[in-house]
Amino acid sequence: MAKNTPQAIRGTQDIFEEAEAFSFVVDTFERVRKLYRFRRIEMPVFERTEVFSRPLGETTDVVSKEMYSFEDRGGESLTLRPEFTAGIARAYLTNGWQQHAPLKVATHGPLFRYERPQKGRFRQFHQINAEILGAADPQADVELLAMADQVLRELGIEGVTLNLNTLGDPESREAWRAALVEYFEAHRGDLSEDSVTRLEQNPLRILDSKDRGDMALVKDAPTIDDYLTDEASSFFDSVTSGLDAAGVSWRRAPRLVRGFDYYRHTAFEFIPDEGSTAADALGSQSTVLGGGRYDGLMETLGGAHTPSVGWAAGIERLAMLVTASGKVSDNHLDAAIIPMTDAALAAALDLARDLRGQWQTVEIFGTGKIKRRMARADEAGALVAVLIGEDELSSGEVTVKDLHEGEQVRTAPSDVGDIVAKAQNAYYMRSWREQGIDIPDMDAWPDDLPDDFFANPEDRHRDFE
RNA sequence: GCGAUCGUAGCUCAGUUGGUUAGAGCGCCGGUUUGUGGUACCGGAGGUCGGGGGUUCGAGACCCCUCGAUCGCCCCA
Repeated sequence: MAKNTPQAIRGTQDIFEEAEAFSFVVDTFERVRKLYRFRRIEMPVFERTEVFSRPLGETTDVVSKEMYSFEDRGGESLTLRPEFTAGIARAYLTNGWQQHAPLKVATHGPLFRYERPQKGRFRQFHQINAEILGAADPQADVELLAMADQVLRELGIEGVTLNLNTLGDPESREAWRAALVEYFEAHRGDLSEDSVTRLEQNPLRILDSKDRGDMALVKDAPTIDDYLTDEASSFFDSVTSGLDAAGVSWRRAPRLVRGFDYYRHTAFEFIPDEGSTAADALGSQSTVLGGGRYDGLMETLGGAHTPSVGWAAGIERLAMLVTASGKVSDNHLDAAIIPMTDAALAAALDLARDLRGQWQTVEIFGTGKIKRRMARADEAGALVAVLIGEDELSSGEVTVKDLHEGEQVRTAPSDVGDIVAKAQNAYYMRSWREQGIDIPDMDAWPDDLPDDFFANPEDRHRDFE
């Protein structure tokens, strides 16, 4: 470690190797969110502390221990956002977004929690997020979940299923809570020390205790089904039948809960199946994507009753799974341009501009010995190397070498684009073959393509993606 | 906030019961090769051993403090 270099802040991460997977997650989310017409919103990274503290109420730990709060120069307490929902709710109220209700919004970015870093937990982390605001109808839950399901499928993540529960309306929830307290009170002596304090502070949380003894008790604890009102029950039925109709597979998770009072009805988490590759990568307890209905949130911020649902998913965690699935695009290099003398640099820059204009990836290797430049082109996985030296300059040509076949030709710079395109074809054919993908009959292609197919480089790029 | 383990070259690590100028592999730069990818061989650069203090004739190693990392617990919006 350099002695005079400042260190990064604890719990922050500099993402390098994983960044391509990270970007793939965000791009996929953006693409899918448009299919469902969720509107993109951008939110401030910090808010008045009360925006986040008021919805949480009296819970001491989260507010006092887990929030990244500080005073600004005016003495105002500010907090780096620990989640998206509260800030979005504040914006909904302060900007009069009620006029757009029901409003479907999506966003992503960094969040901050003052936590001890450990596996999969950082002080700055990143989430993708989707909300439907001002929608009391169970159809909103279904659409939101269908979108979440599609995001995961488009990411190529397998072995993760939707775990679903309902917390009912306030009446149902309160009755269930009372029954749980009564049940655990009767077994107080068998509860772990932590769960005894949970019994006082947040009894629902006993249901996801990690203590073995607690888990045994939890197995026989009352479930909410016996306490659901007719309204709450039919709401949940609508959600589940809607999911079935939408082709979203799910599993009932009667002990899945949310601790805070503003949650109502639907609560859900996408969790890796036991023994799946996703579970191996993250551990079977790790939630990949979670959310629920928070009908009671807006009131805590001084707004009118505004039923809403939302979910969030950790980008780092998804990126880990995506890396395992091998679906991330490799961003290979099409052409490495190698000017062999300083005089050739201008020609190299000119050709690079031309090729990049045709959506071909290009890098110029113009430093070090020629041998070294070639080696770098090879390491970068370039499909072709384009050599420009004194001979080429005097004849107005360039030398193009296919780095897989080893053959090279002298040609006019204007022909390089087509040569690279052919090399791209060969490249994709090779990679499909390696992946065991059925290769269509290439000979049939040129006749079927419109004459001007290659005239629009954007089309070509899209077709080969 | 509590607990455990760990910090040696850019990276992965070795370094004996405390003992002379702290090593290896990979990577980087150069040479054998004046305009061509690989391999091999040869050479080079690169460390106040996370930081501070202490014990000792002598500390990378032992003790204390501190910073950081990893993994748990609490918490999880």
